Amino acid sequence: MRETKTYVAVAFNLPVEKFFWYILPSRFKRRLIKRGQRVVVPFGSRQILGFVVEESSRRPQGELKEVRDLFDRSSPFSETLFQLARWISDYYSCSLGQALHSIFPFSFPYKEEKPLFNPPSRDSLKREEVYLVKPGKNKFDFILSVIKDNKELQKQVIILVPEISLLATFQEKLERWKVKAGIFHSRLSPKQRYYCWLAMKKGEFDVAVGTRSLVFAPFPDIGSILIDEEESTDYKQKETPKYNVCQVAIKRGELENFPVYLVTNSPSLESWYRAKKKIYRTITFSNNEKEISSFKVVDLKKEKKENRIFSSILREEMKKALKRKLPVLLFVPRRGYANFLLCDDCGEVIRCPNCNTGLSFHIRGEMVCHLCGFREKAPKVCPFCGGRNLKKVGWGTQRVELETRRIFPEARVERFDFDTFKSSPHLIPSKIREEKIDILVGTQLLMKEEIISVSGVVAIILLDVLLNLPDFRATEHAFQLLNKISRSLNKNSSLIVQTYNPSHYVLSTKTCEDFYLKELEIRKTLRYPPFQRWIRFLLEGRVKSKVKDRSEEIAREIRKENIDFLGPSPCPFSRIKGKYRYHIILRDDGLSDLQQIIKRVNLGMMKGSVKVGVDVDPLFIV
DNA sequence: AGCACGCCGACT
DNA sequence: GTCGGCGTGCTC
Repeated sequence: MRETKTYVAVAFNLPVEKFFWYILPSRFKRRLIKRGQRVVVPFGSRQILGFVVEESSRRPQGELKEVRDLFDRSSPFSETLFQLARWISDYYSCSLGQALHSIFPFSFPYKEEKPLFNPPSRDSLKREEVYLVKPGKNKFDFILSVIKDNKELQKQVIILVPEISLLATFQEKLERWKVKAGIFHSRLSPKQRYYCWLAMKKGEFDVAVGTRSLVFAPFPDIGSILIDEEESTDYKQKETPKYNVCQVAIKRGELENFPVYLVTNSPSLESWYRAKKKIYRTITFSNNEKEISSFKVVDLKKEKKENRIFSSILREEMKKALKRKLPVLLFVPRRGYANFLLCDDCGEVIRCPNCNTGLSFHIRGEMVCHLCGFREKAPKVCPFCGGRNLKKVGWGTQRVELETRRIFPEARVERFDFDTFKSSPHLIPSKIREEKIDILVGTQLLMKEEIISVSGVVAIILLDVLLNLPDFRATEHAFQLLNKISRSLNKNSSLIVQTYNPSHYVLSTKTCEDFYLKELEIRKTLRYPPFQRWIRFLLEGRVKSKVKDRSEEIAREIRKENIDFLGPSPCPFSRIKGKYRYHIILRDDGLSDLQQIIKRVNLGMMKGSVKVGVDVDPLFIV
């Protein structure tokens, strides 16, 4: 019998759409090659790993090289996880190889692992739904009930949290409930993560808790995915593929037929809107409709100038809390000592040579760029005019820390921000319990339920910074923060909000419903999400004119497609790390096939020295 | 993404 | 002359 040759298509973890075909030597043919399995192949001048995505007995065109070796003994991808990769690659516009790699990123050779039990066949008549769960104070009761229900059915539950520091509480609860649980996050070593992955594949756990990439857990029979604090922007992946975990979980639920629970008391406007339109079902616990008005607003316009960090009301409240031996939490929206250095003689600001934004002034006379991390010694005289009157403008955590120590010399003050890596946020509640801290000064990193709930006073030193960020979701995020703090507070504790704009609607709306309706109205008139879907092209390059030219070239290409878009325009941060940045934002009302358009536009545009990136449903437009 | 290849400036 | 800077384009 004549031997027929076999050919395989390989996809790489590279920003290259197409597959590459190789001859599969007959010595490998005895073993079945499954799609998703990795092979070692020659690629240009090197040898790399790639995922087998197709097989054929017909010879493809062109010169072909041979597969050098099989890396895995079997495919790590289930049928549905492979389909999920396909969907990610289509929806978020990345190569199939990149999508497969983000689902299975391990560099260990995989060999077949059989589950410890046979998963029952799926009940494919029933279509499962997405639920927006507003648990009030009953979050853990709800989660436990979901775990119990699934345990009875021999199904596994995935619990996702926005970031690592939130895992400790879950770990504690799961231990107390005596649940066989795996913990999965990026701080584990590659080996630890892979072992956890294998254990999940075998079905050794009933539950897994973890961050973003746990959404790809290889459990044999998933009963449901719970996403805690679904509104968190941490659920958006920053690297390609720039997926949103909630969307990926929902897609996976559709493919594997299980319900997804978005658990939060302050939903994202998008999710709230979908629940309102009955695309998601809503589960509300009875004590949830508490009003959000339980905070005191301080009008800084009416304060004496020297009281603009600590208003008289705040000082009083702090004294009261300290007397009751309850810790005070001061939220300062930016780190460093001062916001920037301004020359009083010529008006120039000291700027980052890579990013052109104002460098912030840190203690010990250091200038730091918060965009790229650039550091230099603060100048004694103005580098532009030689003037000696360099003024420190604005303030951050370090300045507030010093002021706090000055005004409350007896108190034990601690600062917590990106610069103080000494302690992690989950250690702070225990420090507070041991009565080691009186006043905590920190950034957003501190705004954790378990920290807020043990505080006597929480103060937002200047709300206006949050409201005026260059982001159309700024108000929504400020609302979610206020809502989260006031819900987490003990009933005898208080939230104080200092602002120059006390009549802002984020402060004056009385219920969540009112706020979301108001915000929705604004989004509608301005044609922002959720009324339109956005896709952003980000162009970066060292030569400004080239970036600009290319962005105009792409704009011309898009114009042919007859689709609405903004730009091209320089990004709000027009230069980062020495690279000029332009963007174009496609705005779609849901009728056109944007993904196809991106492909057509991208095809002709991949050439050249300007990097073009695509972000589908972007969260940050900076 | 790498890596090679190619075309310009400043050095022994 | 030639070493090496990075801009450009290809990888079955």
